[in-house]
Amino acid sequence: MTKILIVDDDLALADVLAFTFRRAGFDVLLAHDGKDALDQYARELPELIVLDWMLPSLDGLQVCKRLRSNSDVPIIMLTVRYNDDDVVAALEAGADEYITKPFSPRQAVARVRALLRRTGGTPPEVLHAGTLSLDMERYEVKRAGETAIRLSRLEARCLQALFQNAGHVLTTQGLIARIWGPEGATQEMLKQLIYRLRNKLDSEPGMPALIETIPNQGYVLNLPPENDALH
Amino acid sequence: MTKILIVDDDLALADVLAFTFRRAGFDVLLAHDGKDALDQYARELPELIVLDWMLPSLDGLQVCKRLRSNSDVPIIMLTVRYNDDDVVAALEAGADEYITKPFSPRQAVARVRALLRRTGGTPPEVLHAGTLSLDMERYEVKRAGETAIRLSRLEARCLQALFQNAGHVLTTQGLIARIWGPEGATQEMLKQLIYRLRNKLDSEPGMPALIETIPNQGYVLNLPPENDALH
DNA sequence: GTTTTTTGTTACCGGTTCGTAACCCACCCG
DNA sequence: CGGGTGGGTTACGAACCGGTAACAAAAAAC
Repeated sequence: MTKILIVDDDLALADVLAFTFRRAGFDVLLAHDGKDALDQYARELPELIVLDWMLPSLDGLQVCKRLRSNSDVPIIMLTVRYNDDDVVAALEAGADEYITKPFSPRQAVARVRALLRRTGGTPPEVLHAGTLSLDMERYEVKRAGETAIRLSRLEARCLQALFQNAGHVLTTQGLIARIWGPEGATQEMLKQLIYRLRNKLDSEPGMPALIETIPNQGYVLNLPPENDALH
Repeated sequence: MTKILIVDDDLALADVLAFTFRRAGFDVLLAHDGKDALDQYARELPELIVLDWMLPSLDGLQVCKRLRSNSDVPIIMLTVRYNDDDVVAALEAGADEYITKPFSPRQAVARVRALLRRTGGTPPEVLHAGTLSLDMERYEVKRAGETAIRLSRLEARCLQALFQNAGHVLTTQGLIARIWGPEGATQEMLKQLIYRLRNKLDSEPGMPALIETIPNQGYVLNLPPENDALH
């Protein structure tokens, strides 16, 4: 089920949108101000965001920029204005679509579907790398044949980032951005997370570490040997 | 049996309609004002609504809009007026049909049948998942061979949502939306509901739990092992 | 009406998550 | 040698989460 985040301080409108989208088969998250929006984005990593322009505390444009600074999640801006400058501003801030109020919820759903189609839709829920598989729906990793290991949300996200770049080095900063989102985090936090992950994934000693450290650079996911005939 | 909701403050007319529709094989609910109508809709989720325009407290048009904000239940508006503006207003509010009084009850039944046919009719009343079957008409679950277990309305709806996504994780938010509808509910309420459901469904210990918790995420209905091929 | 079931509320408890900080060690420079 | 640095390890605690239970309010059944 595709997870989307709706950000609007108009509670009535947010409600209408939420129920329309739920009926259309989406898993809907709601936020009513900019801070909450960034928060929930970092927490839940929705696949698309519907963002009202006018928001208390941090307006839609700011939120959009903040999100764009480290994510390419599709964003649809919502607004009553329709002068060219605003459209330009929204698109420059990184919005992908722009809907002016008033609009029918059905139209909104259609636009969201179109945008999702355009941006390639949902990433697969289960990732594979060598003999490992990572289920992002259940937060579980599994070595072929063995029992699944439960992960916490941050652990799962960290491993997801590593899986998606298996064999390539991810910088500390890059990893942090992908795990913690806009708010960021300290190196210490990442250090801990990696440590905890390694504990859970620990295979027999002697094996080359699954998550390898590249000093002063970052981390790599080493593919477990599959067909290791060479060398 | 198809469940429909008739909303009319004219008690005599409501009675006649109820009688006619019951004789035609429908399961009839009655409401006499707008608030009551929304209430009963949320509680009983009828498959179609016959809605009088003139109502105390909240008129038919308002009710229609409110319903449309989070449901696509077929709606037939009932009214004495027949000027074009009213028809347009009704259809824009989301009504599917429009009957002007006076009309014969037989005609009403015919229109209802036609609308139901057009909108695709009723979802299946009995769901299956593995060796379990869920009867949404009787509010009962049954493990193959064993005796049926009675469920309350909320329990049934919860299990229905899980059945329809068997094997996939449902977010707490998503589940709440599907069980309690527009008004929502607290996490605590869901926690309790799951607890009560599990008590009723408890099989022998040792079995993997039927309703599995994915911490920080939601719940999954685990299919009893049938064909466990992975891919 | 009364009784029973259902549903919402609150509290408690044990476990997990995750941030923080301290400590260790190996390595790199001079 | 000694100090600096990066990264692994250990420990602690606050916040959170989910299961359990008991109770109250509301609804349904009788």
